[in-house]
Amino acid sequence: MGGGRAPCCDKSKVKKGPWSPAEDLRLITFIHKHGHGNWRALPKQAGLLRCGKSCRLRWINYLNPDVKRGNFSPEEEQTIIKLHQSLGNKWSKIASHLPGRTDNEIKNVWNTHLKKKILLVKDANLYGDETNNESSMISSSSSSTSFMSCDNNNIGNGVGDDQEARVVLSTQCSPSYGLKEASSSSSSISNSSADQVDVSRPREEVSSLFDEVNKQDVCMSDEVVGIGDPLESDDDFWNMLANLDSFLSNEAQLQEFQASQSSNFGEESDRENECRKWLSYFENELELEATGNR
DNA sequence: AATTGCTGCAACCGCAGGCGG
DNA sequence: CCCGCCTGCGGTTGCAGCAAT
Repeated sequence: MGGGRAPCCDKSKVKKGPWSPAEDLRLITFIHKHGHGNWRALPKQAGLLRCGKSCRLRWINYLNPDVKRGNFSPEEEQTIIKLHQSLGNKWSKIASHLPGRTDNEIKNVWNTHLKKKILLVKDANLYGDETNNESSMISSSSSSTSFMSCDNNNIGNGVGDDQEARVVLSTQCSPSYGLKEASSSSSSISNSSADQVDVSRPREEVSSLFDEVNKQDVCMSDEVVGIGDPLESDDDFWNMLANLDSFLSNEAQLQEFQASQSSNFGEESDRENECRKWLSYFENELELEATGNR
């Protein structure tokens, strides 16, 4: 497909970089209510100053309730390694075999952990230093998952560039690495997989919403929202967001707000209360079940 | 305590493929 | 068959957090 193709969006009119909690909320709410039939048109309809691709990526990788968060289990690692041997860097194909995992996530895990470990195994085997090999592997990485090569002949014969070795993951050890606690820009309202999900996440993330909004990181376009806003029935919700923004943009009020957060009751309990309020609000708004059911 | 280097995650970019007109 | 639009994919980069010095 040759050049001259129109860009997917006007780069000068879209926001880039980390997503703010308010943006996440808009996207979540919009998709819950209207679905995502047309990613290209979605940002405008939802009142987001984002590229459609960016919205899609954000939804698929982080906001989608089906996305499993948290550490990769040894079984998942093993699956990735096996599939990578046969499929190469076909991350989406690999992801299709790992429910709840996204191609981006798998790609990151491969590039940051598994690839290095496999290389270590390969190097160690090439030099025949089996003894040091194992101990160095265990101590050389943030992961405690150990690798043991069982078939050197396969080294380097894989599909992709990173097809190094056939390895077996020890399932006795637990992975110590995992997805970093969600950054301030990462919000996930619901948790569909309790097993590997840090249950404390929602609280922290909703509280992070306050932090982020405090920073005035919200870049909604009222003009855009006003144009054929499909969410007219959600005026209250958007008004709430707008009020929150304006409230927190007032410096004096902001200080007051922050002061109240660290009042006599303690920062934690206060935050918790705020978070609960927000959670129940969002659950209502998104027509989810009561807290803790998702 | 300050600085530097490393690690890992989130997000962007460009291209490829599918599909409809 | 050609063209243009849209989505999806894979590579790459930016940056925050952490560890080491």
